[in-house]
Amino acid sequence: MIKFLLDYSSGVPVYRQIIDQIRFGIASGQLKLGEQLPTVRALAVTLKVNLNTVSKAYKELEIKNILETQQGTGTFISSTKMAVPKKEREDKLKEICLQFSSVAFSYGFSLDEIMQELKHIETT
Amino acid sequence: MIKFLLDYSSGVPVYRQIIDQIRFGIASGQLKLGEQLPTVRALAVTLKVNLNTVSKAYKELEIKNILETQQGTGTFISSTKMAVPKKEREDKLKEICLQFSSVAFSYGFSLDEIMQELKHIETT
DNA sequence: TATGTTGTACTATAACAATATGACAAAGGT
DNA sequence: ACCTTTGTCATATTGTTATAGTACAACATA
Repeated sequence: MIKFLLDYSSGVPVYRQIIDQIRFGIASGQLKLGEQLPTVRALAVTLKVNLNTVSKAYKELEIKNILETQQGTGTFISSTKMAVPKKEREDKLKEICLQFSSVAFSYGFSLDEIMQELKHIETT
Repeated sequence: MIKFLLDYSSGVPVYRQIIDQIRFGIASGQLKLGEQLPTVRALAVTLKVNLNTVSKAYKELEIKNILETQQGTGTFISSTKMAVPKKEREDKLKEICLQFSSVAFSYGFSLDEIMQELKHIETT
């Protein structure tokens, strides 16, 4: 199962963050074909958001045929293709790294300091 | 002068994108102390957004003492550093690295991928 | 069959983002 | 002085995001 995480300081709408994390989770192999996602109610509680917000995210992914829903049963990964084009994944990586380095540099940290610190991060 | 570019598909509010790009411009050295930014009206035309949107971005940066505005003259970079107490420097580094890695992991990127990408960041 | 779980649908409300307009204030140049 | 340029402010309007609450439909299981 994937670990969801919301970044309220990013300005990106919650339902879009959920969508992206599912899509990228599929792209990275953390989410596999047929795997069940948390129920809309469960994820809403976990993320402390409204049920409708999660529902909106799931529904948009269902329209794109990435998820398949069955009332009374749950929501599942129905396709692992086309979730995220290779280029988009690369671009995303660049984007968040650039954004992060921007913040780090503005605080006066060097690339070496950053790398050193990141090495000590536990992957969990 | 910095080159602004909006990404409407990102979900990030326009005024925030402007803020981020100025901050990154400063952090990367593309924007220097005392340099004048485009006027609110000029940038609004360039980006095809409303004047108020640019104004909002500039004003927020002025509140943080990163920009300085003079009516009738323009807006300028007034600071290229973030005031951070030295005591909290290490803590800050850990904090932003942890936050960043969490976000990166939630998108399914590995530590290796992150490190690899960061190596390519240009400090200029 | 009855109950609980799951996704769906709808209304109403609030906050935010962005636009369109218009007017005003401060500084500079002529 | 006058005009232009600059940033600022205020109002109204539109669309999006998110919440709260309620009800309903489909499915699984005891």
